[in-house]
Amino acid sequence: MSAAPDHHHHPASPIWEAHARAALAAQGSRAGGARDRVIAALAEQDCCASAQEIHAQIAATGRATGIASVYRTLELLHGLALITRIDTGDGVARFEPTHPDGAHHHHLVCDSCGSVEAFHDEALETTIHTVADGVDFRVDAHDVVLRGACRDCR
Amino acid sequence: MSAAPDHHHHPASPIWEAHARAALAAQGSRAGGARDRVIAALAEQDCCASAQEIHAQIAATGRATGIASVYRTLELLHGLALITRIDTGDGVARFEPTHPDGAHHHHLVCDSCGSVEAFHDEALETTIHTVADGVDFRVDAHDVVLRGACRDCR
DNA sequence: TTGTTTGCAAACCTTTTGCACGTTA
DNA sequence: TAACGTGCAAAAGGTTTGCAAACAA
Repeated sequence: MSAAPDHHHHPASPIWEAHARAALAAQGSRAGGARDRVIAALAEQDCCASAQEIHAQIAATGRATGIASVYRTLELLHGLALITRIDTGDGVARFEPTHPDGAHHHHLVCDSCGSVEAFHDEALETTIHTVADGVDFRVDAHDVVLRGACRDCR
Repeated sequence: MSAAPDHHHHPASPIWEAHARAALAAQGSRAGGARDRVIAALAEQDCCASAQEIHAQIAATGRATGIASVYRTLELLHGLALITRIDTGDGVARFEPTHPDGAHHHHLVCDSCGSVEAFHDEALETTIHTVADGVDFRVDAHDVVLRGACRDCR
């Protein structure tokens, strides 16, 4: 059993998008244009994206959106656990949709070119849960980042 | 076999300090005051510390040091793999001495109060190495961060 | 109408860089 | 002396916040 590149990762995720909108509505949020666009951009994301990347991605569709609204929406979604925050080590926060079914992956970060790839490994999940149970701490989430050199930079 | 809080973590580390100075000398660096103070501060660290924290720690000893020198020293040490960079998710980089014998630990981060604790688990190390071997990527390092609520905030 | 959302601009913080001065070998 | 190290101040990002205008319910 070995780690596989997560090539069946969440391509576009209409499921998540509907889930996120429902959660926001249930929580009493109003439907605003900027927020909608951020959610749509996140749903299109394969892997993690930074606030600036999401901002640019929205701008590319022609509908200008204030960067502050992007940050505020990310904060809101993160507070509701609808997105997961990833730190790849370059000092910028990245986010990706949190799968409603609990599926998630971890990240390989290339120290040379900065590229980020996803991978998933069941044995790793199992071990982490065992570790989490043995610690005097309530563990809600976990992140694993493997650093090194990618195929191209190696 | 379960994860244990890393209470036999590197208290103060004269071993690392000597190792670091030797590595710098071998590499042709000169002994400057600011650099010395940063190394001494790191050696006193139990767990990870940010550049600002190290700067403050040095300032508390009465010997003022430019923040730029702190950053430059950290960059130098990190480039020589004498310190390890940790991202705990609050957007600031933290560093801790890299143990010459390869021993290392991972981190529990409290989302409420921001406190960071270290833990070590052999099974986790083993699993991560297995994962690293099964991936099309040259893995040089890994980070695991468990998030949740600490004893006090739980 | 009433409270929420948005965009802009300014503020903040961490980190990096240019440059002149001090220091080490 | 020549190369390197240091400190200051300015610059560069990324992220947050204050506020008034726009908007949804």
